Amino acid sequence: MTDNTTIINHNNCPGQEILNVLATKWVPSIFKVMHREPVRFSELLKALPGSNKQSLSVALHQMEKHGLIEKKIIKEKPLHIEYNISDTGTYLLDVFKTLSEISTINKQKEIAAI
Amino acid sequence: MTDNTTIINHNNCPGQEILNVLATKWVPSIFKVMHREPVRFSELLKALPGSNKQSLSVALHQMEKHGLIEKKIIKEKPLHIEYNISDTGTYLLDVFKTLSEISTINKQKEIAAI
DNA sequence: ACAATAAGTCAGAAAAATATGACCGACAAT
DNA sequence: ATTGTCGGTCATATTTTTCTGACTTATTGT
Repeated sequence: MTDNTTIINHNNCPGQEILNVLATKWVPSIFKVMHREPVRFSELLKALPGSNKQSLSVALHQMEKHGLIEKKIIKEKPLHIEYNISDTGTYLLDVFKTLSEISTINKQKEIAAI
Repeated sequence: MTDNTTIINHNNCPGQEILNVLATKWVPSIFKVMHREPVRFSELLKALPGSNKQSLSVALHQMEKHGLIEKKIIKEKPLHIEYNISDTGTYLLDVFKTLSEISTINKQKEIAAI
């Protein structure tokens, strides 16, 4: 038997890593909340019902680690922390938009096929 | 207290659905194997060590459902099934490539920061 | 007729992701 | 001094995803 298949290991593919972050449960929602203006941790928690501290904390760390958001300590009156979207993050929002379009086109095809 | 946070529910966002497919464990690898030429189920299984029938089967169905790949029954001598990437799928490979670039740039920044 | 391969399905087990609730340190207001 | 808020962490529980191994149907080779 001729084996023309190649064994491939994509475990340390850099794109995969970022994809895993993007597909983490609350990440797309966090992005969308932050889209227009920076948010604080407690605001996110309120804005995303069903979420929890733990998951948001992990998600924010991952997003920061991958350069999708930036964490800023605001040294004003009440001294607080603000998260805001980075340029990379803004670009990724465009990717989301494209994915939505693809998905929508596909659904129209399904309907047309009936 | 003035509540300036809006409660947002992104549950039925169409982009999210396709994102979930993309981030399913073996999907990116399947894409890459199929990138150049169509593959058969048993070839995928061999090409992706650590994978299993069940997961690949589910992944292929999801990918087909979302129009990322196409399934073809080849009525030649040994009569078999072939999966190949669709135009949408090819486009998504480009998205992966971009994600990889973003990730790589980010890692370089990390190194530079040391 | 018999065994082998391809392309799966199914139920249950194991592993990974997510959620819950208690707790903590810093700061502010009463 | 006590209470409350903010921005978390930690250990544990629950839920979801993924894997394993047995089984199936159709086709092909001997």
